[in-house]
Amino acid sequence: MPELPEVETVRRGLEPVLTGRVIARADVRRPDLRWPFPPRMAERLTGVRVTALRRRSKYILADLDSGETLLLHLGMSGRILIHAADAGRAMLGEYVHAHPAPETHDHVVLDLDDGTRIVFNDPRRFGAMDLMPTATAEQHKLLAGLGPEPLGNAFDAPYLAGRLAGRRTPMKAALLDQGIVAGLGNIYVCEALFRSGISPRRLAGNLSRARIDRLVPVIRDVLSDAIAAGGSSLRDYRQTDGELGYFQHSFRVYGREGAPCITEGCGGTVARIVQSGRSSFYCPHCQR
DNA sequence: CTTGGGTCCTGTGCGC
DNA sequence: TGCGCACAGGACCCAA
Repeated sequence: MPELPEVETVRRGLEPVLTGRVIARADVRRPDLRWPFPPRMAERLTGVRVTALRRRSKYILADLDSGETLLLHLGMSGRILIHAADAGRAMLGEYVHAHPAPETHDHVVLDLDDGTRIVFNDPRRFGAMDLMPTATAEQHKLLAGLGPEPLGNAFDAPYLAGRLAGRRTPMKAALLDQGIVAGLGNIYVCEALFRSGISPRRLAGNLSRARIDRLVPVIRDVLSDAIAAGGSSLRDYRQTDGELGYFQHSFRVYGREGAPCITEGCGGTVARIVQSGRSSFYCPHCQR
């Protein structure tokens, strides 16, 4: 799935297109994704103006002038594509926008008042959409238990040390736990642990304070680097404009099983192990 | 409380 | 060419 950097890239792509626009038409083409859509979702989206686009963890939040906020999660395979209005036809004054017909996994299609079309496509349907009052958005069931944003001020070494203390779970699982820190996924946990020389198997409660001090800025750096690169393009993830992100070329361990460790003078080989059902890539020689 | 495992769903790439 | 299996960026829910 898109992890935090990919979701932030999508948010940045949507922001200039959606902010200030009115949703002229909402085509909700199935009753659910991972969960049922909220009642009357199409009606509640129609005729409302988008006032802001925010991100919390891997969720995109679109504030609406109806007093509600649209919550959007891309799951593992969710994509959002933006189709610009057909300029040629608009010039003729017809305001007929020749968008291509929806494809197989186009589940929700939003047509904006300027003719732009926003398409939510998600083959695996692990994604989600919901509507809630803007005033209580943070109390939404999916958001209430989230830990701090890794790029925010609340995520620091004392906080992380407190959350890891006494934990018998491997570091891999601890950093994937959205209640400890929100937004990391399989790729960026692997990359952050490699950059900080920590084994994904290291028990969270056994990590020294000095190493926690080092880990926190490394997490920030990995995510910042990835956002700057427009996220990672794997399989079907693309930016909203169809462009590919290119951070996947900067992976140091993810997907490199059997390849030599890139650490100067290490000489180790990248290994893949399975932890809580997910692949962990790491160098057993320089990650301890 | 924490922790591990199963589950949802479709698509792709590999070995045979 | 076809078939079955492993694997894929997430996260909820439940049992122990």
